[in-house]
Amino acid sequence: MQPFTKRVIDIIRSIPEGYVMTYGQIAEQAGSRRGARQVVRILHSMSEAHKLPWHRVVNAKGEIAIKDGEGRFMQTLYLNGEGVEVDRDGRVDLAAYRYGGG
DNA sequence: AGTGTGACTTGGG
DNA sequence: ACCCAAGCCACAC
Repeated sequence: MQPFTKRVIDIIRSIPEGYVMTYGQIAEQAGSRRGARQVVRILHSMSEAHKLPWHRVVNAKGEIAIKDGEGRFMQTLYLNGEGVEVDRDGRVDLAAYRYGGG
């Protein structure tokens, strides 16, 4: 496992309940400004194995990145369950729920 | 080795 | 605020 991967995993696991982070934020804190897509890879392939709170990760606009499907539905459900308000279009208020960086 | 793809991001209109 | 185009990086075929 590469250092970057491990850092990404640690960062995602550090997101508190009721908050979200963006792919770019995670990549940047893990040491790769252009690593958002790696974060996607890691999340996509290791979220189950490492018990990551993948539902607390959204894109730069605050939207749920997954297309329509089971995953998208579950992410909305989990976030609502933690007190995060999710728009009908799958958007959250980053100004209110973003963790890290401000 | 070349081409296509994606749970992304940023800059311009 | 919304849509479009370019940039980026690793993986699959």
